Amino acid sequence: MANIHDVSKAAGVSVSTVSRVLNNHPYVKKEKAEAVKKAIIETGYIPNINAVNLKKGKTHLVGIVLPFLDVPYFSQLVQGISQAASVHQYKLVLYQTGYDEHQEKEALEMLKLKQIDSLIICSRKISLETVEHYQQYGSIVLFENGEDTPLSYTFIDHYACFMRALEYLYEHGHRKIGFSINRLDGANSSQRERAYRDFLKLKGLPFHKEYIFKKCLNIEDGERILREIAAFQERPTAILATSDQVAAGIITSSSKYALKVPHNLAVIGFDDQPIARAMQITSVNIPLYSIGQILFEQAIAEEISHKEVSTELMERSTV
Amino acid sequence: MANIHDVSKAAGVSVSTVSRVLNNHPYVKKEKAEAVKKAIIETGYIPNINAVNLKKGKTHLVGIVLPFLDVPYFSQLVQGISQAASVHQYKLVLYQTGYDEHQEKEALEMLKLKQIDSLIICSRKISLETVEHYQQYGSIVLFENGEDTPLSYTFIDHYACFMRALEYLYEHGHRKIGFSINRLDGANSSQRERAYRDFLKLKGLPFHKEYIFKKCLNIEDGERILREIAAFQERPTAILATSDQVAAGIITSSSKYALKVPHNLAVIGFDDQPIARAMQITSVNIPLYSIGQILFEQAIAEEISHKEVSTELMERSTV
DNA sequence: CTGTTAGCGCCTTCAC
DNA sequence: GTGAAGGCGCTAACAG
Repeated sequence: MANIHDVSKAAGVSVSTVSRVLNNHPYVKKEKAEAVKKAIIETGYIPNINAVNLKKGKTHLVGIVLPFLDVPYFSQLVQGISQAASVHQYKLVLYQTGYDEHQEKEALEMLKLKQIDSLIICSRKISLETVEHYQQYGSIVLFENGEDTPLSYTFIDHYACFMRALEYLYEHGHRKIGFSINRLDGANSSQRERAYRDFLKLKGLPFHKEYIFKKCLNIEDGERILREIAAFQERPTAILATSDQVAAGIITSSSKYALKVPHNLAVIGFDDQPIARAMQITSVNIPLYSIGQILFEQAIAEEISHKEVSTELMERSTV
Repeated sequence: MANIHDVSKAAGVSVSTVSRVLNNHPYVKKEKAEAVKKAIIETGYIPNINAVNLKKGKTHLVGIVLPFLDVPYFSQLVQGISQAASVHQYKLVLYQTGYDEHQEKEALEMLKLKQIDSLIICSRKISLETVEHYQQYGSIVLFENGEDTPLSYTFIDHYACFMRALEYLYEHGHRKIGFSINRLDGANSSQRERAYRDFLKLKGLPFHKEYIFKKCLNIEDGERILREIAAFQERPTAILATSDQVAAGIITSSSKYALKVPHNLAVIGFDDQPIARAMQITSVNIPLYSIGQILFEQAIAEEISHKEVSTELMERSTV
């Protein structure tokens, strides 16, 4: 492996000049800069990241905190993050917490110990105060509406897009609407629930506690929903699902209960995953891949920033 | 951040002694070693990985080559790898190739350029010869039966476990058995196909070309299978699915075609994912999480090794 | 057994 | 504009 010395020799300049062109410093004569660039190519020089990191006191590592990886929602997010990371020559450290606060804290500690430069928290259980405490050690970015937290974050307006979907169902004549969420706590879920209650009040519709289906994440949860519904005296005519997977579970098992989608039961999914397109599920598009990229950019940015990402209702054939 | 000097001062020894106890070298007097350990704790010393890496010429980074991350099969594998990596203080670099040979080659190049220490190839399209060529630059491990390749690999005997599943169906009276695969090429698929043909020959059963369903990976592919089957004059009575997702798709849409599982159609999934347990799908257990851990261990090991991992047929209620 | 010391490859003042 | 030189934190001869 050629090093910066080899390049300087090949270009007939000093190592500092090479270093300058490498780091785009001004004040380098054009000819010399050209010579250096040529020498870099000739020698096949690749900077030794370890040396650069040691010198600069950075690791070029960003941590990702998420509960699990084996659900499309998170793995798509990681795809986006990972793509952006490779562009910027950063590497990733995955922290799969399973929503264990202890494990979440461990990731935060890595920041303190300078094992990673920044941390992207895709979903958390640990308190915001605890997270904020660690900001002094490195940049932390959240995938949620952090409101007035001093951390960087990117978020989608779950309240608004849930409301939008509810309105859409209302326009299509639905008055008995149910919805599913995953975690009972969690910022997103509470926003959805708030939107739901506000919506009912707005339309003067009655509240049915049993129309809220909790702990829904996967296909099988969708089936569970339908099983429960089947036993209801008064069934909802539409369901806003936690994710496209849950929606798919509802739809595929609907025929088992002699329900036709959308005729007897309308379904709206979330995330607009490939499965939604394949199954023609009406879904709220959440650009997770792009969000992942944004989160990464925020993670390595100097300044803190807040970004809202917009969603879109994809009308297909399940409403 | 305290460094090795601070520790040596605090312990009243030289830096090399500190380095020695850090690296578990022999020949350090017990008292001094104790003093060093105490000093390490007192000073809150954490080794600077960049410095260690620079010195040792290693990156402590391992690359992972896989086509996509958003399918449970691969993300579970990554979970295992990631878990083992964190134990050994290694970090990951994800290369999502989408089976693009160019991208696969790029990951290999990273090895050559010393950007990563080792590479784990979970699934590939690029030729084995090309991969082998890069072995000189770092350790490469495969998740497939590499037969007599000089690379390390871990594999499961797809031929045998496919045969086992076919036998199981046969024992349950099935004579018209179909199966699905994902890629047409790919080592695993061809092994499965070979097992299938051998099985038919063994039992003196006729070969139906249309009983092989290709490009199946997800739920929706399972539905597609059933749609196709519905149009057959002579339907298979059992399906060996590519994955539990495909199996789930078959099962959930079966009622649409007035088919009862397992009465009219038996289904066996692969991987034994959570969804298989949830839906009581008979499935071939493949311990992906453990396999991920093994792959990682092989990746950082000095010697090359070959490991076979056994599978298990989980009898549930879809046969 | 233990301390001294020379780099690993790079960046960055500091002089010129 | 440019080069020389010090040092980031650590390891591993080498010399005792």
